[in-house]
Amino acid sequence: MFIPSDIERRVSACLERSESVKETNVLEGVFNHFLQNASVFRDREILRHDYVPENLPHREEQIRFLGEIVAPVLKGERCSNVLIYGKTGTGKTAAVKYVLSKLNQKAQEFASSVSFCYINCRWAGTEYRVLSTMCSALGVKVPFTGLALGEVFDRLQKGLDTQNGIFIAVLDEIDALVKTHGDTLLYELTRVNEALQFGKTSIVGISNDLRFKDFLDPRVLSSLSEEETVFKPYDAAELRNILLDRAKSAFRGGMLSDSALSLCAALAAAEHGDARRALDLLRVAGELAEREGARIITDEHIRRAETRIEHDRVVEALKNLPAHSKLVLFGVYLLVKVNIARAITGEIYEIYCELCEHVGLTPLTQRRVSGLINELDVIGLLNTQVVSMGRYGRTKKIRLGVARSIIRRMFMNDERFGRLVKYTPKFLVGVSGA
DNA sequence: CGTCCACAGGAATGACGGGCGG
DNA sequence: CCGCCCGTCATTCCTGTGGACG
Repeated sequence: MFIPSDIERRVSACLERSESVKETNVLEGVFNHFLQNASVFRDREILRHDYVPENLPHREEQIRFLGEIVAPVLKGERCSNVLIYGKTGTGKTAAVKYVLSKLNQKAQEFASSVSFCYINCRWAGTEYRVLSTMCSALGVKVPFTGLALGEVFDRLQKGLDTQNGIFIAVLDEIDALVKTHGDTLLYELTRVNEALQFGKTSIVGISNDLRFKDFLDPRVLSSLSEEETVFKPYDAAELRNILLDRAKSAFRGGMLSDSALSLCAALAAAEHGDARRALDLLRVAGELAEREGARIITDEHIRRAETRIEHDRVVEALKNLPAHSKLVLFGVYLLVKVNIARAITGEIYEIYCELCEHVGLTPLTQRRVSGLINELDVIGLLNTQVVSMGRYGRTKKIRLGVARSIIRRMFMNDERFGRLVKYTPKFLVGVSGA
């Protein structure tokens, strides 16, 4: 049965009505088309990567390990701090969330006092926001900003003592926090138990970077990683199982071709076994198929999903870029367009200054632009590599990290810098090869 | 074999807006 | 309203450096 009968009735009634109105509204057509086509999805949510499934294939061992670590909580004892390593999309977050939700259920049965707090440090961004998130999980009120860090920490401590139970804080992408703000916060957190009379705190750290340890003070490291475990990337076969598992409940029966499933797994396996990416591919492919009313998801849908995801990523990144970063990026685009193999910091800076003048912005210093280039490298819009040209100095070779056509299209649509597409900087006149 | 280019990238510092507590 | 402390962005000054050239 595709659609429950009462919905079916309403759909046909709706269609009849719209025929009589003769499609006065464009959207009417879109919506009707959507309703008429049997949906590809049974439950789209299942393919979102923040969805925690009932069953995590190929992670039984890690789940058991984590379970053993947190079990003491049920008897009111503090559990060891854990450090979890693994690249993106290896199931770290899902496994932790899974284990903690089960623990929570058990704790309710036994009426043990446990509370949890999940924080993604990269989203939080600053030590302050990490602390304030922990506070609000305890029901302690803290303003968005304005307080001294120490004050927030004191409030957290008081909150922990009043709560008088066990508090487990999950710090996801903990490496991002340490890289930008150092390990002082972690140091304080690992020592907070000494200052507490009643409450007890445990920390679960999740890191995407395997070399995370190098950034930590040995004292912090030893107390933070009382236990540790590594999540290995999935291989293609494992990814296939995971996808199959989710696809069964996410799609309607027979919607997914076998080869499309394998292709999806293979593509994600090539990209360091990232399950998150595999799920995205599958979801977007499903959406593409649905939109065109296809009866089955094919290899071609997966391929198109791949380019679609890439495109969206760039568009999203570019949209939120500050003006100066846009100009730097556009400078690189211009250099690459004129087929200059060696896009170098100095050249980019010159073009950038020219572009600034052209649009009436005061240029930033080269030091700052150098920083912007690094930021663009991190987002993946640029690829950079430090090279030495001997007698002619040491610099950075810079290439575009994405297809030129995408950059060009984005800039043409940019209301502020759109006209730059037609502009040729003086710097390039005469230098041009092809 | 030393020099010296053209930067990389760290550290210190400041300007600025937001948001507190008093 | 003030003084204080944040986070963010930017500048200034600085030391470090791989390797072709002389």
